[in-house]
Amino acid sequence: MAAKRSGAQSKRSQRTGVSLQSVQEAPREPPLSLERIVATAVGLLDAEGVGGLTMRRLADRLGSGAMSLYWHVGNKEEVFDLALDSVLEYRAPPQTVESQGWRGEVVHMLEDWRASMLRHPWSASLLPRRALGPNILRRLELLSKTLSRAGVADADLNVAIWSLWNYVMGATITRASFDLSDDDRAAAQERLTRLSEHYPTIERSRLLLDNDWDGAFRKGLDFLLDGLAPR
Amino acid sequence: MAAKRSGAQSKRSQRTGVSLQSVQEAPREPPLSLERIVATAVGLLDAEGVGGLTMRRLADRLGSGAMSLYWHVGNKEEVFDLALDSVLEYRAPPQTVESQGWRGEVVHMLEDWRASMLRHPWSASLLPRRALGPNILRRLELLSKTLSRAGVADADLNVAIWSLWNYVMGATITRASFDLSDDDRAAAQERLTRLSEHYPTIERSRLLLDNDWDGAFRKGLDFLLDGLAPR
DNA sequence: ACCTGAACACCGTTCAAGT
DNA sequence: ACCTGAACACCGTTCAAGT
Repeated sequence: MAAKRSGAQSKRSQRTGVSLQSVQEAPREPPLSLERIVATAVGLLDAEGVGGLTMRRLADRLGSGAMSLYWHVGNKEEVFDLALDSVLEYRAPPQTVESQGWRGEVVHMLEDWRASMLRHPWSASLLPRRALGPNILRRLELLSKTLSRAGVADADLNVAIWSLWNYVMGATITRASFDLSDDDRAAAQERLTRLSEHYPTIERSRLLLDNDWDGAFRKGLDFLLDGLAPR
Repeated sequence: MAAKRSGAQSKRSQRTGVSLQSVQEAPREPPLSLERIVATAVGLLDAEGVGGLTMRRLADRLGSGAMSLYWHVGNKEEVFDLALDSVLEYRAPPQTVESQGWRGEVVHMLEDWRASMLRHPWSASLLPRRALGPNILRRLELLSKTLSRAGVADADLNVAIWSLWNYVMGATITRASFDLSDDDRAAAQERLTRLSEHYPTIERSRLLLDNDWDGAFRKGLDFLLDGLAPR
């Protein structure tokens, strides 16, 4: 039933036949595959957020019955895991970056990580609660290797990585959720102004409206790296 | 129907009458109230996690029909908001802390914040996606005031606060989710060992097993504060 | 090997109704 | 003012069955 009325495509095909339809939509749904499922899940998550991903709606977008998904995938959790990891693939930076020294490399890696997550605002808050997929492990390995080569002692390595991880995750999760609700944020600052006897300091600094997320991210990251840098 | 079979209490009351029952359980369900709803929601969240909070189950625990909740509360979202803020009440520290100077105060405030969230592991990952309730605003105001008094320039205040916020949130969310899945984590490190050609560095440092979360948190925080401290 | 619909045990919430 | 059950439009997933 869900499959039968799956979107504009089936309606259209009854009226216009195959040739016109093939311009507007895939001429026939290609067979289900893990790649197609994951890619469509990412699209659905981008469009509707975490709450919008439903096995039934996902199947709908794929032009299949809801239960067909379960042949390719164990359950909904797995869809999340795969969508998340697929979004975090790391493409090696151009050579120019590598010649900047370890600190430039680390900054590049972490800014790229953050940017990848911000391109898919659902991903950041999902990441800490899911298994670490191969793309995430690859990023951690690369970060670890770079720090190690730069001279961070083995005993300090885990502290360094977790500090950076924590900071990047916190920054990205916060930014992604604040982004989703600009209006709410403005309304909240409004409310602050009305309650300014209670919260004079953050009202004065307009904390909730400050918009230089990228600059703030970079500054805090620099402070961390100052501390973590091998003497 | 849900209300009728709400837990041990109703079974028991049929057999033992009022007097014994009043020792074991509330003699009669007190009337619904926002306080009781929020407190019960926190208990349910502590016991079952975010996914375990259901309007129907919450009503069950309260001995009421599911729909009764909607007289006190607009919707489920509001239950989350209220439960979250209720868990983040800040009790002022003893005098001894205040005499430590601004840095000791800030560390105390942030460690208390983190500890409050870790006592309710569902809270940290929820916080960034919800409205900022009065208890959260109070903590931000206090932090802001302390930094300002310590000499942080107004222009640097927001960067300082967001850096600390990001770090604390990231650290707490990560710690809370890793805590929930010790077995998974061990299994993941197992897997790393099997794949050690791909991830030699993080395999060697046993990144996923490192357990000194508190120490690592403190160190990263110190680095941030070094950078943020007014010269 | 791959896909399907019916069915089950759940959800949040609207509504009209009870006291 | 406060609480209720029936009902609606959803969920994820099992299962037995189709090709």
